[in-house]
Amino acid sequence: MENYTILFPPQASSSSSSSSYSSHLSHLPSNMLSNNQAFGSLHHNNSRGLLGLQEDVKVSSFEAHGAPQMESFGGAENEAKTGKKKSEKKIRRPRFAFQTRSQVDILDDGYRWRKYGQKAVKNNKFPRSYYRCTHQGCNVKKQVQRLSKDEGIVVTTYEGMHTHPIEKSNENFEHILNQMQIYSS
DNA sequence: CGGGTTTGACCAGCGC
DNA sequence: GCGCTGGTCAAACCCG
Repeated sequence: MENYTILFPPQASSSSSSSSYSSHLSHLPSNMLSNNQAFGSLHHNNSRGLLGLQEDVKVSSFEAHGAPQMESFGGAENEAKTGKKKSEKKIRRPRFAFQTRSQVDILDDGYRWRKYGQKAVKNNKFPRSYYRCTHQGCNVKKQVQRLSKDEGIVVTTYEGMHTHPIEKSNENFEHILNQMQIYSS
């Protein structure tokens, strides 16, 4: 089911083609920041670098527009209910997956999340945690999973788009962005 | 007491 | 159809 397209391979810093990635990294997050309600997946204390970004659809929107316009992803979001679909077709919501190198799983992205589930996943000794945004009417979900092959890497998958402003200062976010650029260059 | 977490049960989709 | 797997629910529990 996990059919993400990797935009930023984890080995960007060691890759010979890292410069091509850094250009993406430099424009992508700033747009996310300026949107302010796009989404985030970064935390403040222990992150040492953002390793990758994955997405299962609409990869070209990043490449072509630079600014990830969330509207282009949000079309089907609020219709896919909480998993219980009655007669609806399977509406696959676009999702983004970040890879971050982190000691902790919980990334402080400025939004408030409530954990609603945890599952053991195949081929991974670490469980996957499921979170939902606690803001009323906001249906954004995220999954947090640590890689078993490299337990220093945490994959955070976002699903949906926040319908409200960020609830906390995003200065942490900026910290991470700086780290990202350092990491990628 | 209110809000968040834990955890087993349940359900749906998919491959065989 | 059956079993596996991912995703969600919800009751119990925890904590400030």
